[in-house]
Parts: sequence; C-alpha cells; structure tokens
Amino acid sequence: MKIKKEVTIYDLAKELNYSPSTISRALNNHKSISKKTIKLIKEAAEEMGYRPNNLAAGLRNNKSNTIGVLISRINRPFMASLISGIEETARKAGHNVLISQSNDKYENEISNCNTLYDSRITGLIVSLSMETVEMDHFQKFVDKGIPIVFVDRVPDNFNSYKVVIDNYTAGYSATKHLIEQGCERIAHFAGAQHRNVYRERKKGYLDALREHDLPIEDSLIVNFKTLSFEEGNKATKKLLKMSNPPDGIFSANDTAAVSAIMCAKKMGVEVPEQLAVIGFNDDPIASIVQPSLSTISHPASKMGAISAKRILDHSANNYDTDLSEITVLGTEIVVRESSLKRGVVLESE
Amino acid sequence: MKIKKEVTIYDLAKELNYSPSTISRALNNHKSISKKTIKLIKEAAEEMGYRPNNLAAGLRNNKSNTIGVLISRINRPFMASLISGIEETARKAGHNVLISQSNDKYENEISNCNTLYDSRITGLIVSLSMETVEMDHFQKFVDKGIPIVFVDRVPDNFNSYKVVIDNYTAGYSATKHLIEQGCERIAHFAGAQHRNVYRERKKGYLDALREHDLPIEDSLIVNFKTLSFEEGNKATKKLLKMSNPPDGIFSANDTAAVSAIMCAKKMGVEVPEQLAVIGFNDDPIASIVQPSLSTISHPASKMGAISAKRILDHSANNYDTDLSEITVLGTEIVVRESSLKRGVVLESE
DNA sequence: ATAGTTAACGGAATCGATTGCATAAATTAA
DNA sequence: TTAATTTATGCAATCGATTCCGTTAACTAT
Repeated sequence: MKIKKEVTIYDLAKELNYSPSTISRALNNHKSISKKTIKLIKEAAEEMGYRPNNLAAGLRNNKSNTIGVLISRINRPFMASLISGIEETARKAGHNVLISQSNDKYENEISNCNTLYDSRITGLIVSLSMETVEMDHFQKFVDKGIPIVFVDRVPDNFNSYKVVIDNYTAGYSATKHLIEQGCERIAHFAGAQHRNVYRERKKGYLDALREHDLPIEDSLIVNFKTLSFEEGNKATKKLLKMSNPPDGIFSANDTAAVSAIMCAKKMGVEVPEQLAVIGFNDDPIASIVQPSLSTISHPASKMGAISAKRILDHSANNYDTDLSEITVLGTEIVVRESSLKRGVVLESE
Repeated sequence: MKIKKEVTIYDLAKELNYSPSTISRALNNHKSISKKTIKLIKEAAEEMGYRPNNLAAGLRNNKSNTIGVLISRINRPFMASLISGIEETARKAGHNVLISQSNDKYENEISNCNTLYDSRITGLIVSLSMETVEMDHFQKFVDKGIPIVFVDRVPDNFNSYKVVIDNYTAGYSATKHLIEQGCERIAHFAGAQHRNVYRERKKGYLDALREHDLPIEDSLIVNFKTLSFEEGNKATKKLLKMSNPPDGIFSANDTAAVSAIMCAKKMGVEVPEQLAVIGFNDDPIASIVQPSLSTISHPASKMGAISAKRILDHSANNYDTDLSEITVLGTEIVVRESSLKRGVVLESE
C-alpha cells in the first residue's frame, strides 16, 4: 500500500512562493493578509488537498479545540441525549468531542481524567460516577485554568460551572401530583443519597408530604442501589405485600417505575386505580408501557448544549468569566395514564 | 486566577540531570535505560506532577492514539451501545475516542470526516448516514493508510474492514418464525433499500416466503423512510384496513414494530392472535410493550469492541494486515409474546 | 592485555503551525 | 517631494516529545 505524503503549509509556501507565515495567516483569515492573497492561497490549498494538522496547531497553542466528556455510561437514554447535545454544539463551533465512561467506578473516573488531561482538552464536561466522593482528580484542570462543567450528577463541595435541573421542585411536583390524584400512602424509590439528584428528589418528596399533612413512613421509602429493573421488581413486590400497602409510588427513575407497573399488574394490583405510579426521566419506555408512565421530563440534549456552550464561551472570553455559574433548568411533569387515579389533572393553584 | 505552568520532560531533565532523551525513553520503558534509572525518573515524574502532552507526541509520531467514530445519531439504543463497546476497548488499549454524528446527512458526514482527519486519528469507525452514496470523502484515509472500519450500515463498493451482522439470515429467520406460527400473509416494514441492512433483511423475508410457498404481495411490503413510530402507525392502520389484511408483520426495526402493536390494539386487532409481530434490534421498548415484542437481537456493544480491535490491531501490526477483512456476526431471535400465535416455538429442523 | 561487545545515555534534528518582531512596499499627509 | 503611516509579507523561535546517530564506560572473550 502506497502512503501519500501530507501536504503542509510549507508545501503550499514553496508552491506559491510565499512564506509559511503568510500561508498560515491566510488560512486563518488574518487581517494583515490581502483578500486577494487569501483567496489565492485558499484555492491552492483546496486544490493541493491541504488539511490542517490539529496536533501541530494544538501543540503550539497549547489547546486542542476538543471538549472532553466524562460520564458514567453512554448507553442510557439520558446520557446519549446529553452527549448528542454536546456534540452538536461543539461541532458547530469547530470543536471535537472526546468521550469516556467511568462505568460508575471512581478508579476509572480518575484514570479517564488523566487521559483527557493529557490530550489538552479545552474543557471538561462531567457527570460524576456513583462512587465518587473525593474530587482531587479534577484539581489539575483548575490549576491550569481549564474549565469544568459538572452536569446532572454534580459535586456539593467544588466550585465550578454546573448545569442541573431543579430536582427538588421536580420531586415535589411529582409527589404533589400523586397527592392531588388522591394518594395518601405514597412510596418513594430513592437513589443513592450522596448524589445530589437523588437527594433533592427525595427532599421534594418529603416536603410535599409534609405540606399536605401526610405522614412520612420509613417503610415506604426504599433505598435503591442502582434503580434497576430487578431492584424495582423486588421492592414493588415487597411493598404490595405489606398489610397496609402504598397507593402511589414516586420513583427516582423510569426503569424502576416501569418495573413497578409491570410487577403490580402481574400481582393483580390495578394501576393507577389501586396504585398510581410516576417516574423520572421520560425514557422511551415510559410512553410504551401500559398503562403509560407519568414522569418528569429532562431537557437532556439542551443540558448538553448548554454545558458545551459554557466551555466554548469560557475559552473564547480568555478565561475571565465567573467560574461558579450554575444553570438550573426547569423540568416538566408529563402526565400519562399510570398516575391518573381521578382521570383528570387538577389545576394547580 | 493563577495558572500553573506545565511540567515537561525538559523540566524533569534539568531537575534530575539527565537529557530529555533519557527522560523520554525512561517514561516509555525503553530497553536501553537501566531499571534503576527508569524507576528514579518515573517516581520523580509522578512527584513533580508530570503529565505527557499527547499533542506533542502525536505531532512527532504523526498519530494521536485516537479512534474516530462517525455515526448517524448517538441517542439510539443500538448506536449508544456500539459506542460504549468502542470506548471500552479503545480505552483499555490507551486510546481515546472522538465522536461525531452526521444526523443522517451526507453533508455532515463529509465535514465530520475532514475534522476527524485533521485530528490525525489512528483509525475511523463509520456507520453510514442514510443519504450517503458517494464514498469519495473516505479516500484521503485510504491514501494515508489510515484504517476504516465500516460497521452495520456499510458501503457495497468500498474495499475496507467491515463489521456487520447477518441481516439476511436474521430476516429469513424472523419471517420463517412467523410462518411457523401459522402466518400466511406476512407484511414487511422495509427500510431504505440502498442501505445494506434493510436490503438484506428484506431479501431474507422474500426468500423465506418463497421457500415456504407463500405468495409475495407488493401491497404487503411497505417502504419506510425512517422507520419511525409515526410512520409505523400510519402503515399499520392502512394495512389493517385492507379488505384482506396481513396476519403477521416483520418490521425492520423495533420502533415501527412497537407502533404496529399499539396501533393494532387500539383498532381492536388482537396481537398475536390476529396479527403476529416481530421486530429488529431488541431495543429496551421491546420487552416493555404489551404483548412484549419478539425481535432480533444485535450484539451492538460487541460490534463496537470488534471494530475498535480492528483499528488497534491494524495500527499495532504496522499496517500490513488485510484491509478487506469482513466480520459477520450472528444474531439471535428473541421470541416473546407478540409472535406466539401457536403459544409455542416450533423446533427448527 | 587488547579487541570486540554491550549497556547507558546525550546531542540535535524533527514533526507542522503559530506569532512577535522586523522589513519592504505602497499610500497618504504636509 | 519627503516624512509618516499603513499594508503586506518574511524570519526565526517556539510548543513538547521522539529518535537516529553517536559517544563513553564497563564488561567479556581469548
């Protein structure tokens, strides 16, 4: 196999009798190069098949026009949409996207952090792994002035850009909705409480109960490890076998919520009549399950777009923007069949 | 904000009274450096917070230890799993993953191709956009000896690594399964026929009908544009309103298949008794819909892993491997409720 | 002991693009 | 017409790691 040699700006320079400086500036539309020359050089570049070498430019400028993404898992609907939003925004601005997944392991997160750092990324977008508590591995980015945007699963004790949804309000609304539908014993499928998202959702749940004078019962709050289908199944079975079973469930994700619906049906418990269910995320399965699952919808792709924009803006503004900006996005409650005990949605005051 | 200076091998060299050459070699475990020196240097590097600059190394070596991925859309279950498999395999080998999505536009595919090329990727993994016909934009990779792996949606007329599933056999098996369940008028939801995957699935469908002496009826073959939920809905409605409606549907994806199930139920047509349905992909929605959807399962993550491995091997073997290797993976038919007209699966001979 | 090896390391060019500091040419001002 | 600008371009250093050639010192074989 014959391998063609690359065309560099030096080749262009020789061919056109210009210096490499002029070629470089022309290709970057530098103002000190005449329009005519720019046009000439660009056409020749095109014709000779010139393609810039990002590695060389990156080395010289000490940045790579690349955004690094560090998440737990790609193949989750929310994460895939998040990345999609990041990619779209980054690409429009001429930036690349490097992805890495931690599989929810602290160790992987550290190692991925290092690898991304080694690539001299322009900025880092992170959704923390389930295990992460210490944040030291992010310090080297801060030291070098590389912006970090934490998204969705964010740290409590680290000053940085953050993009989140209002989990508290979402949890509150979801629970309130169940209450308005007539539920009096509402169970909660809670995620790991050291992660902001699950903690806030639970807080919203608790406050909604309190404000509507419903008792908080520990036996109705199930602490999940991963909010998986299997876990949801087991929890639902146990709840429904109680002498005094719940009449509603607010699950911190859709997977567990769907498993609850399916489990209830199997056990002969009618949804929503005997058990109203509401989930979180609006995954595709939510609209497919029967009865269809009421849930909270995340603007995942938008969150990705905003995160990417933070990095791009920060980098464009020469690092003088406020690093601690926090973006909180609203969510929407999507009412489907699984929660409609009364058959209608009450007007919220 | 104070920005720390980076530690380079020159800093290490000065500090330890070695030459940069020795530092570089030591960090790469070069055999001409004594064990003792390597240990010394590595410890000092760790202590001083040295981190390699991939851009510099990449420039010098003219490669970046980065695999480029070019797909239509990230937020599809199959694609997300594919990327996940790529990422995992690449990372284990110390490679990064750059992603880009074409949104099924030819134009985007070209532009992404160029951007990835500019980053001097080690290899490219591609699933073609729906629109792509011309393949010229991939030529520059071939010219430079950069391996391309086409995966799933592959070209017909381009010599390169390919990783696919046996779409023909899968289509044949799916159809045969419906026949064995007693279907006699089987409709097919076909995807765009210029893409290998949909063409092969249809071929399998047609051959299965022929070999079982069932007539092929054009009115039962619906040509889809995107195999979306809406399209599926419309097609199903039309089919079921026929004077002589089908008693089975083989859909080229799960989304359309699920829409068929839901549409049939709404129209009072029982699934699978009056209409058996089988899909393709085994998306999460397949096991959630009721009746649950029989389908063909893809080893998506494995396909990603294999694709990445092709690139890594090719690059490790100094570009002397056979470029035209094609990997065909088997699929599995997943029989659920939507196709079980007879209530049992017949033993295939 | 002497030639021949081997082990351990250093010098300096190189990868390709960028950019501060010149310089030459062209234009304008006076 | 001459000085003062402006416009257009070139020179050469630089980014950080790698690697082809040495070179020196230590070691081995005969």
